[in-house]
Amino acid sequence: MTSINQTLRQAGLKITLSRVKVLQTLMDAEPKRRHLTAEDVYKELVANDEPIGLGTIYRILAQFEEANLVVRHHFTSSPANFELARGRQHYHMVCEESGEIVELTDTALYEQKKREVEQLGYKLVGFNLVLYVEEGS
Amino acid sequence: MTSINQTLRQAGLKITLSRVKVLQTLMDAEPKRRHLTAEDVYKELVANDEPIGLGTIYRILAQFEEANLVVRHHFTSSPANFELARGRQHYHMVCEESGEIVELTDTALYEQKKREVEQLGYKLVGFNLVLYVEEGS
DNA sequence: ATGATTGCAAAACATTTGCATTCTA
DNA sequence: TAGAATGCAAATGTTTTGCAATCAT
Repeated sequence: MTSINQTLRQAGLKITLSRVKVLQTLMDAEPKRRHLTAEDVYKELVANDEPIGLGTIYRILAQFEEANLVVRHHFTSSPANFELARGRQHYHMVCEESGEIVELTDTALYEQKKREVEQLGYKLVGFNLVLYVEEGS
Repeated sequence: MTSINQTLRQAGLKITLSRVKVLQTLMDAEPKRRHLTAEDVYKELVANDEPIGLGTIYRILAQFEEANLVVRHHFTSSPANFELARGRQHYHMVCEESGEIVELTDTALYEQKKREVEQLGYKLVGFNLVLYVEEGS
């Protein structure tokens, strides 16, 4: 509870019931389900008798993204998946058959690309690597 | 002309006026504009007095994707960008300010990830790395 | 009290699809 | 000429938005 309020405050967001609910839902889904759609969050809340508007969820997730609380992914065209930003740099392997999403890490890679981009005169603000796979090598 | 027909035939697609037009448009856009949306292709053709249905373009691009003639990207939620598959493995740097898309290569990285994925028992069928940047390091 | 936030429904898009018509081989 | 491909418009699915009502400080 406190942690959630702190997180919101630090993000510069006013503490409202809806924002708490959405953040709570994302946190509760960890660590099993890390990449929820807006609809997932909506269904979860409605199932828990916590009515909320889907539009509100989209607005809140956009604010969370802006505040770097969550990362938005476009693994497929849509819907987008949102995951809590946990600092640790990682990337994803998406199985095109099962839809399974596996997280992998390669910190060296991130640092390397960060440097490369800087040498080109830019600042790296987002790193997105997705390996699309099928079962059976 | 011949090259286009050959390409289509090799892809196992019947040669139709619409498919030729779409492929031609993608080729003509090279090398300056490599990542066209379905709408881009549509506008280009209409501007050239080559009427075509937008739905048809979506259908054709999906077929091209299936045949590995083009790659579909989801740099942002939508619309999707399509680029001619030119064999060479590459990835993209997208400037969030200007929208500019720069292509970069790192064959070693691709090969490395391919191996890693195979060690996990999967087959790599798609590789997508996007570095989102801002101007000024 | 005041300005931010929410719910709801409508709008805005991107994309897909059904079906009658038109092409290609 | 048979089966595939197309145009068009309607349907779908996701996300955004306007506005009146509600909430947080």
